[in-house]
Amino acid sequence: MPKTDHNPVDVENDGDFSVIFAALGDSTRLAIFDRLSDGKPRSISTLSDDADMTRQAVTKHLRVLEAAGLVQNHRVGRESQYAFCPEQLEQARAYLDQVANRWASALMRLKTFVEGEGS
Amino acid sequence: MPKTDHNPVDVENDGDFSVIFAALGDSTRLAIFDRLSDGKPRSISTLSDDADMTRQAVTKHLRVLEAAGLVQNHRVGRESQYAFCPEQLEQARAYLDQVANRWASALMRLKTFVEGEGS
DNA sequence: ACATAACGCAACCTCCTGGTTGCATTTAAG
DNA sequence: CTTAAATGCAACCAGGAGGTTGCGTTATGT
Repeated sequence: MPKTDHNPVDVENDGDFSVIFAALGDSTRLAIFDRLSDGKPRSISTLSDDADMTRQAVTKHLRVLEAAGLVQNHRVGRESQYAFCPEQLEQARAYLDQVANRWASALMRLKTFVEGEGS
Repeated sequence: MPKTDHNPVDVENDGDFSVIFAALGDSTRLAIFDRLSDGKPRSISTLSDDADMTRQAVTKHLRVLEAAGLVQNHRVGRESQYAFCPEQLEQARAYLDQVANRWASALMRLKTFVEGEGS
């Protein structure tokens, strides 16, 4: 019986950071992700209570977050609990740091160049 | 003039980080942003040369990046130069740091709680 | 002056996304 | 056992995103 679930480990995010950002690039999903960052896993129904949309819509958003590796799901009893997953967040942070550092270095080079010209 | 609707300098991103992430959530746009992080402004045509799409498509992507405040545009002669703009990047980094810190704190609390229970 | 490079605008197209509804299934509760 | 809760699945829909083409306009260069 290979069809238990759709594979939970389909996180093939090798350097494709746009997938992570795209997952966070929706206010509903960002709110969910933000909410889960307190570490407490929550069921779909719980997450749907405050959202002004259908449970199915929330489910779809959770699937997107899960596919991006930002969130983990595990079924307990009749409810499926979604929990914060920090790995991809770290990836995104590291990438943004890298870009910021590249920009800072460029600024430094430009600054020293201008100073050299002005002497 | 209350019409700041699609103003070019529409960086009214007050806490709405999803706009920034959405702008970065496309591989083409992320590539452009990444490329501009070396500080050198580039014209639309220059940016379109390597992209396997039309200049108009690149233009649209640049407008999205500009609307998110990730990039700045200023016309020089007949070409419009797009340049890296670090402010919103810093906002995004700060937000991800905040989420990561919230998660870290939650882990800490959980750890001390479990240790307290185990004694 | 004239050709051309760089760009803007607008119309158009396709496909994916965000969202809904209806119904079936599994699990907990009384 | 029967009922209600929590979820899954599939079909469906409107709108927006990504992309193209055509044409007009403004600078540049020779």
